[in-house]
Amino acid sequence: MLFSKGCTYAIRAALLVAVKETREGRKFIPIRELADELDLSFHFLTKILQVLTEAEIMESFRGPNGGIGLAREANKISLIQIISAVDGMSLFSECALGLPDCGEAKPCPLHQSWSKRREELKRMFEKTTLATLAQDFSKNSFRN
Amino acid sequence: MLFSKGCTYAIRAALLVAVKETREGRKFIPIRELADELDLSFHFLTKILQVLTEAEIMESFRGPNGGIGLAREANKISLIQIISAVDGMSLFSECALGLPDCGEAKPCPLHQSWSKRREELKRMFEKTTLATLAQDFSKNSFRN
DNA sequence: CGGTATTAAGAGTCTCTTGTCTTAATATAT
DNA sequence: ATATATTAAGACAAGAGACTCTTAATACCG
Repeated sequence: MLFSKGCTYAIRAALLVAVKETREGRKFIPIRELADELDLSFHFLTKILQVLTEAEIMESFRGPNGGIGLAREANKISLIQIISAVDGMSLFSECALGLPDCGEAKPCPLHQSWSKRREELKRMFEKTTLATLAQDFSKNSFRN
Repeated sequence: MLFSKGCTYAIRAALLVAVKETREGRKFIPIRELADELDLSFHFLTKILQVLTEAEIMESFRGPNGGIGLAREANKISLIQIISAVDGMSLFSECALGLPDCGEAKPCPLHQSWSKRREELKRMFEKTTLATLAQDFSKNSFRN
């Protein structure tokens, strides 16, 4: 598993919010609605989305007509921001063999090839935004 | 974390065995010796290496002068074989968003970009063998 | 003001990974 | 045979990840 479960839930939920905001013109979507449509545990999703609001990626509002919404435009929220908030950046900085001091100075035997791929992956998640994904979403939803 | 801890230990140990076999001309290396040099728990490493012997990647021998050795030449053992035995191949087949039915037929919004990187990573681990790593090892050990 | 809808916070549970420890099996040497 | 060195196997424990549930805080509406 590349990401934790929580991280995949966060991405799915953020994407669904982005789609709903543009499609239905709503600002705040209740987490219960997201959990139902994504078939996820409401309480668990709530906790994960709290991380995104703390990271100022999303905004939340309590009470009737409350819910959660993007803190800025969908094309200003890249996947790396969500990944970083939920899972941290260790995937993109750590040695594949888990060696603590591996780096350019003291490379492990896998360092060259892995760090190259690692950077490519990172760049990919940096340039992919919720807006990018939302375009694809119109053709293929992820309730597959 | 790309791999489980056990998987990184397995790769480190297998590589050390490869190096020791060629450098010192020994056929079986005691696991205790590997655990000491790699600074890993002996019992845990033993359990992980059992997986590699079951997968016929390594061979073991009990009793005095016993230990563990490669089941074939180092250039015939690719990292993907070790990874597959310990962690399975799910990293190279699963959807980045964890969606069960994601694939060419029903792609999630990340499918195109991730499956491409996934394949590249897989090929990299297929073509990297213990012999490849052992070359690098002569310059930089991994007790860093 | 009181009821209701919603997120926030936090305790508690379940499961899987990681690691420890003990005992059994097996091979060697004397 | 007996002692010793080693892997094999399996029970057990600690920790983290993945949920579950309950209560509190907040906002709206009548």
